[in-house]
Amino acid sequence: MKIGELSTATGTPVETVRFYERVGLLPAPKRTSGNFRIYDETHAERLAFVRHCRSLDMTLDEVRVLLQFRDAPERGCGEVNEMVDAHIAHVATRIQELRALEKQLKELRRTCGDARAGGECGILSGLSSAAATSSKPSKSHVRGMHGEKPRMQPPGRATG
Amino acid sequence: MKIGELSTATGTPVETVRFYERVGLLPAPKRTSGNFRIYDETHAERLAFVRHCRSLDMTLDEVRVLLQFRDAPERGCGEVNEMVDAHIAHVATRIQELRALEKQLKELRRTCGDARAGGECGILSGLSSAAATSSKPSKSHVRGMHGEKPRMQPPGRATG
DNA sequence: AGAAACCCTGTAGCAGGTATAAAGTCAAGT
DNA sequence: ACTTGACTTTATACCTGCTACAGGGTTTCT
Repeated sequence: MKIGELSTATGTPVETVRFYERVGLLPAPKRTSGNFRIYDETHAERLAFVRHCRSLDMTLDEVRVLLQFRDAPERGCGEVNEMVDAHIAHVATRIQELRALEKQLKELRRTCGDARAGGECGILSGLSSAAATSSKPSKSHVRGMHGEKPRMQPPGRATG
Repeated sequence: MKIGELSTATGTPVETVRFYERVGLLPAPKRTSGNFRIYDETHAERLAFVRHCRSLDMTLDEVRVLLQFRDAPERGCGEVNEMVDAHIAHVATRIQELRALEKQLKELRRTCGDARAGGECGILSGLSSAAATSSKPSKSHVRGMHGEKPRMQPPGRATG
């Protein structure tokens, strides 16, 4: 299949497929005489694996490691377990951080129940004070909320 | 004070201070005859405000809006309230997403209790299967877990 | 044959910094 | 006076994980 078919088959934008090839997550496939990439089922499976890992918020580096284990089945999967455990810990940490954050924000919000003059706004003055119980960012790594811009996809994308 | 002092006073890396100036979060300060930036207390307060907002996972755009209200106290703070509410909703959404993610990861992890041959590893095969109940990324925007690389800070940083 | 839909490479951009190089400034020590 | 070393300056490139576009080539449909 061509890249567009792989794209619709896996729900992955075409540009992303090429990107994964560039960064070594997908092998460079054969080309037609017209220089079009041609994929088969093994590519589709590998891509689905990658996308699944990504949907679980793993980094591309983590995915690379998992792919290595997938490619070398003779190695035990103890390290796979460790990686997944570590990732679970990352996620749990981030949840805790966000919960603390939520609490802080709600407290902040409580300091300004009504719209008064900005000069007396409890929120603005609250944000000016230092300290803030701000635990350092930590080296957690779950994807952000910001930056997921809506993607403009032209209508005639399906190839069938 | 010079930039290094502002840096230690606010716990902000020097490069980040310059970065904030470049993107318009901090005003360009006066310079000494030797072209060094010179800051005063108002700069330090503004920077603390920005850092506080960032520690609450607000985007720079959100911070910019808040700074505008801070700079124009005659405007009511109703819009400030709205922004903070929206941000709280963002955070809550992200927490829900991460909780679902955590659950999925734990289920995945359960499929491989012991280290066996990778070829039979339940995790690897689990990751190969499609579907995955993967809810779309959504346009949430809380900072990621990945990408907080340890910063190599030379020892003699403290100035005062 | 011509138009539409697809594909190619290459490059630039997003957030929010971080890391460097190469140079300039300044205070302290000798 | 001179040197050392810590500090500062600008400019530029890099990071993640894509996304968007320009400017072409190929294939397919009519």
